[in-house]
Amino acid sequence: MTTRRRRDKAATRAALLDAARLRFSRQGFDGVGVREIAADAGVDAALVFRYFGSKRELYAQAMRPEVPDVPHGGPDRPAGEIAADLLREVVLADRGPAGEHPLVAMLRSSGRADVREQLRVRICDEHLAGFAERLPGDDAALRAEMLGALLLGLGVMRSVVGSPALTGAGPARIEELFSAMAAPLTRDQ
Amino acid sequence: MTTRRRRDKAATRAALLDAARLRFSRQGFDGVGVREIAADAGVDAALVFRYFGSKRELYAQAMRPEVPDVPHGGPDRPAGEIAADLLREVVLADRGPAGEHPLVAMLRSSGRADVREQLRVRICDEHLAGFAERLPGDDAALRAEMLGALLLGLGVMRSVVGSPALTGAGPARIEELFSAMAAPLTRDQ
DNA sequence: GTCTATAGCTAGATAGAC
DNA sequence: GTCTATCTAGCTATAGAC
Repeated sequence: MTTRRRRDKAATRAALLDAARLRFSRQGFDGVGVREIAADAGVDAALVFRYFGSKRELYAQAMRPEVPDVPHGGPDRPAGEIAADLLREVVLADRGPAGEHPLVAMLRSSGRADVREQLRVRICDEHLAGFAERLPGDDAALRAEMLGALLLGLGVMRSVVGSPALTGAGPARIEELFSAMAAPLTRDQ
Repeated sequence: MTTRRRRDKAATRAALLDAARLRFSRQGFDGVGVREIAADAGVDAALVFRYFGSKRELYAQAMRPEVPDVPHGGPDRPAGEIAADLLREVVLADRGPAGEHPLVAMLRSSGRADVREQLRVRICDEHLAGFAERLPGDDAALRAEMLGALLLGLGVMRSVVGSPALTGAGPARIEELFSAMAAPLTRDQ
């Protein structure tokens, strides 16, 4: 009863961001109110506006990864290995209570133009650009985006659609099939 | 000035359904109000509740396809051809003003449990089940769902993310790469 | 640093006039 | 068959007390 834990700006901010990430991921931008998020964080809704200015800005900060998502390793790393890394990160990784990669969750809010823009930048420019550089041939960008489509689709099928076989299958078998599908993309065309 | 076109229950219902399909697809369930939809249809918002009872029911009816989506052809049709048909239907087809397949659009409303359920039924049971029957091997369902993931991902990348290479590429090249990726799924494992 | 109170607006839904 | 008017409840956001 001595340490009140309130009156701590950093902790409150962090609690709001955590609660926002979870709620926004599950229900989409329009599906949640700031009151709900603040209640989850154990504080008042007015603090959302004090710390973030608007619900929109809270969304932006909550869904932005604090650390660059996945490094691609050295310049001579095989494309197939990078693809397998992306699979583990986007699809197979245990995501805690949210249960899905932020990029998959953001699809729920893709009615908003700014969210679509964020999706494009993060998927194409951050995740796939480095991958495309390692691909031979002249339509490397297209093949990189087709790999991105497979990754995104797998994430959606598992955590949004809840498709039974893909949800129940072991990671090893999924990795095996994924590698076979990705192989035609990494060869020179 | 004689045919007033109003006072026509069927036409009003249809106009509401069309407007709803477009708005819900673009903005998601929570991103639109019934007033907007009614205004698009040129009628009053009260008619939404008269004809459909609730916004939720309007969504359900607007996004439900009136005709079964895609037949798979005879029982001896090769799996590869069916896959190519699905690609054309889900990804490459011109969708008019909506611009994307309803199943892709429904991802924007997947914060709602009933929408997720609809997605699972239509993707897994209606689209993929018939495809899985034609695949050899014992994890046919898993491989069918991985094909579904690729299709859904391609639809998302093109019409939600707006990835540049996939959006600009010609259908022929996309079909070619898609077939190569799908091939490992249709062979016996 | 946090909360109460509330402004200002828009939402879904209903009743009843025409 | 359609619209006007309205109810109730929710929303984001702000002002100011503590």
